[in-house]
This record gives sequence, structure tokens and C-alpha cells, in this order.
Amino acid sequence: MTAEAKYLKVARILQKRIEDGVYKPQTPLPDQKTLAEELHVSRLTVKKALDGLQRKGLVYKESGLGTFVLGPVPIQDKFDSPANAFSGLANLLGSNEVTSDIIEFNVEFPNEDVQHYLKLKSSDPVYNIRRLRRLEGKPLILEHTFMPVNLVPDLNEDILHNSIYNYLHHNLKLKFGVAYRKIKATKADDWDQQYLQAKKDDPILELEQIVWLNNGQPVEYSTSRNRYNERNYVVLETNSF
Amino acid sequence: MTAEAKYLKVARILQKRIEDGVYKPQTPLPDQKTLAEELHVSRLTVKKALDGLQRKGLVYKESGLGTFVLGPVPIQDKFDSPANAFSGLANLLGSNEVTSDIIEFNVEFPNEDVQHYLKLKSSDPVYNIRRLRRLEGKPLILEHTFMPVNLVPDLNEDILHNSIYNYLHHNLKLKFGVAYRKIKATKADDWDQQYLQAKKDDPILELEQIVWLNNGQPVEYSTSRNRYNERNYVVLETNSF
DNA sequence: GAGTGGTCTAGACCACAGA
DNA sequence: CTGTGGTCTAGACCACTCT
Repeated sequence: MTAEAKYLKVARILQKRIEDGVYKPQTPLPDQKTLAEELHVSRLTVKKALDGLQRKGLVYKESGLGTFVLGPVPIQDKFDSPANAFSGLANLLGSNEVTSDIIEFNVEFPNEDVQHYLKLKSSDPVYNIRRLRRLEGKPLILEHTFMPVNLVPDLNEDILHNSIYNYLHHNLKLKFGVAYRKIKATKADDWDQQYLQAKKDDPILELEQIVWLNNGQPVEYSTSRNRYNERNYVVLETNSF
Repeated sequence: MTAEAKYLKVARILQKRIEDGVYKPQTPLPDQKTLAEELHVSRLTVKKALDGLQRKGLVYKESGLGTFVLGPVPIQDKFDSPANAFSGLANLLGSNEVTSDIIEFNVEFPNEDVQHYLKLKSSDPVYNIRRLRRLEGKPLILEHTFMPVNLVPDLNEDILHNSIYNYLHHNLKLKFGVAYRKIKATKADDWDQQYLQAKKDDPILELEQIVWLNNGQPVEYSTSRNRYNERNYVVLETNSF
């Protein structure tokens, strides 16, 4: 691992100042030149850090005026889950609170859909995993995941009880590249009724996704279902290239 | 308006080459130095263009190896609507196919929620707009929108029958900055049953959002509801700062 | 070692907003 | 006119991957 890039350090410093209220909502940050001098980096490095904070929705910039703190979002609440985050549920909600029941864990040959989604031949085995993710013991999400065995060796029940994400990230050192996620509403099926304790025909919020590694290989096809009104997905969009 | 930035031109050129199949999925683009020489720009300008294409999900980069075309997404289909796009429905689906019935169009004082969402005083009037958006005549989305009157003068039924987005963008020259969007599943209410012809307790996919201008002012609070299985929201996430 | 992308710099010029 | 952010350059060095 390399030492952290300067623009990431600068971004962290500025983010902390925003969170600590050093820079307050709707007020301008010091200008880029001043920040560059204070932090002993070039102006471009400061700009790169601010661009990142803008994409995160922490600041907005007006050319000719300055860079301003955006402030809190009124409709944000604790049930919101970012729909664009490469972090496992355990990392999102705290690993102490999240547990997982393993409902199914098999190795099998992929059906045609899964072959297509994961760019596999019919002879390339995949894991077929169903887990019920619980938050503080309460059923939260019913996950159905397919992953190619050749990319993810030695997956076992111990890992499934904890975080697949951390195993991929920390043990196998895989890096995610892109994820395409589709969010839809459907009716509760038998699985939802059994494991999420949804009532028949209750609305279900489903997230279907394909995740690619940073080398272009698809590593996961999965669906995550949760009961309506229990958990929402959230997207932050910023108007920048 | 200024002449288009070089990195945007470069990005458009490269995007066109990808779409035209000059660069094919899973194959590397020419390296940054070569592209810079060919297009008579600096390497940093090429890199900035490629960064943008990476965030759009067209390419991925592997340090030490090259930049590669990602290729098509298997689960993508025509019902997908990007959950992160500052473009009106008419621009997304084609203005010929999209029509709008005006169900309600009033000016009123905002209730406490709307005051909070749009950062208004109780004496600042807002538009309260309900529209049924149709695609080729078929009911598609039930929209409920609040906008501050002071930011959006002279809104009228003519505009509402077409595109509010285009009025803000082209006539008023407003620029969007950030949008916070929350996607949830709920049950059909009376409005949904009446206008979307949903059945009682059918699942509904709802998008609730606040949109800010690039000067930090909130310009819209709205909910968009559609029947389940008719339209899904899609998010593309890329692993880059 | 060769070739790739990633970062960083100093300096320059431009566009834009406000006084 | 001043001060802000936006763009662009040439050149340098580094980290990473593959041979």
C-alpha cells in the first residue's frame, strides 16, 4: 500500500472541518489559493479534493463566488441506505448489530440467466447463496447471491455468517469497479412471507445488481429484498462531470 | 456561453468511438500519452476525460495495464430510468410520447414540512402541482411537486403540459446543483387507484426528492409514484473518488 | 526493464460575479 | 477592477503489472 494521496488527505481535513462546524452551512470556505498555502499543496490538489467533496454532496461551488457548505438534508433519516456504496451491510450498520442466517449455500452450474449476467460458461460453477440479514436480531433483508467460484475461492459458512464484502476486500484483495443496480417494487413471494414475515401481496422493495471488479470481470449477481417502509434506498446526484 | 472545454470534447470523441465500436468491449483504449498526442491536448486533459467516462460507467481503468471499454450491462432494459439524471421525463423518453394531465395547480402558503424541505418562511408562496404523466397516452407516473414561487416566476398551465424542467433550464437559465432522492415501496393510495389505475394495496414505487440549484437554494420537493413492474430506477456506481 | 495510469507542481490564462 | 473558481500545459516522479 502506498501512502495516501495528498488530495485525499486534504479532502479528509476539509470534510472534518465541515463536520466540526469550522465551516458552516451556506457559508464559503476559504478560497483555493489560501487553502493551498495553508496546507502546503498546490491549488490543483485543493481543487481535486473539493471536486470530490462536491460529488459527495458536502459542498457546492459557484464560479466567481466561492465554495460553500451545503448543510443537512431535511428528508434524510436513519432508514436511508445509500444505493451507491461499495460497502457491506455490516460496515454500513455496524458489524455488532448485523447477523446473518444461512438459508442456502450451494455450489452449482449456473442457469442461462446467471451465465449471461456473470459472463460464464455453463461449466463454470457458481455459489448460490441465500441469507437472511438481521439487524439486532430482527429480519431486515433477504439476499440471494450468485458468485463465480473461480473468482472467490474458499468461501465458507463462517464467512457467510459475517461479511462477504470484507472477505473479498481484505482477504482476497479484490477491488470493485462498477455496479449496476436496479430498484423495483414487487409483491411479497413465499420466501418473503417465510423469512421477512411479510404478509401475502405486501409491497417489497428489491435491489437487483451486478457488480464488476476493477478488471472488468463480473463478480456478483444478487437481489436484496426488504419489507416496505422498513428501509429505503437513497441516491445523491451532483451536477458535475 | 464559453467554448466547450477541451476535456469535454475529448470525452465526447472517445465516447463516440466506444459507441461506434472503434474501441470494443474488454479491449484497451490507446494509452493516455498516445491519445494526448493524437488529439493535441495534454495528457492530464485526456485523463480528465477518461475519469468522466469512468464515472459514467463506459470504461474502467487498471493502473499499470490500461483503460478498457466496459461493454453492455445484461440486466439493463427499457423500463430502467436513471435515478441520477437532471433531465426531465420528456427529455428521457422523448417529448412526443410524454403528455401531462394537470390534476391540481395552485399557489398556496407552504405547510411546515414543505417550509422545512424548501427552506421557506410560512409567508413564502409555493406552487402545489399534481400531474399525471402519460407515456403514449398510458398513465405512467403520478407527480406531486412543490416549488417556491419566487424562484420560478410565471409558471403556467402551458408549461405544465410540457416540461417544467425545460422551462427552468432553458427559459429561466437555472442550473441544478444537487438532488437527494429516496426510493421506497408503499401501498397504493386513493390517488394511485384513481389515476394510475392501481388496485387497492398494490405495491407502488415512489421517488421522493429535494433538488437544489447550484447556488444552494432548494427549488423542488416532489414525489413521483408509479405502479410496480412498470418502471424501475437504476443507479450506476463507480469506484472512483 | 518497459509501459501503463496516478499524482503533483508552478505557472498561465480564462470566465464569471460583485463592487 | 478584484477576487473567485475552471481549464490547460509541460514536465516530473511514483506505483503497478507484465515480461
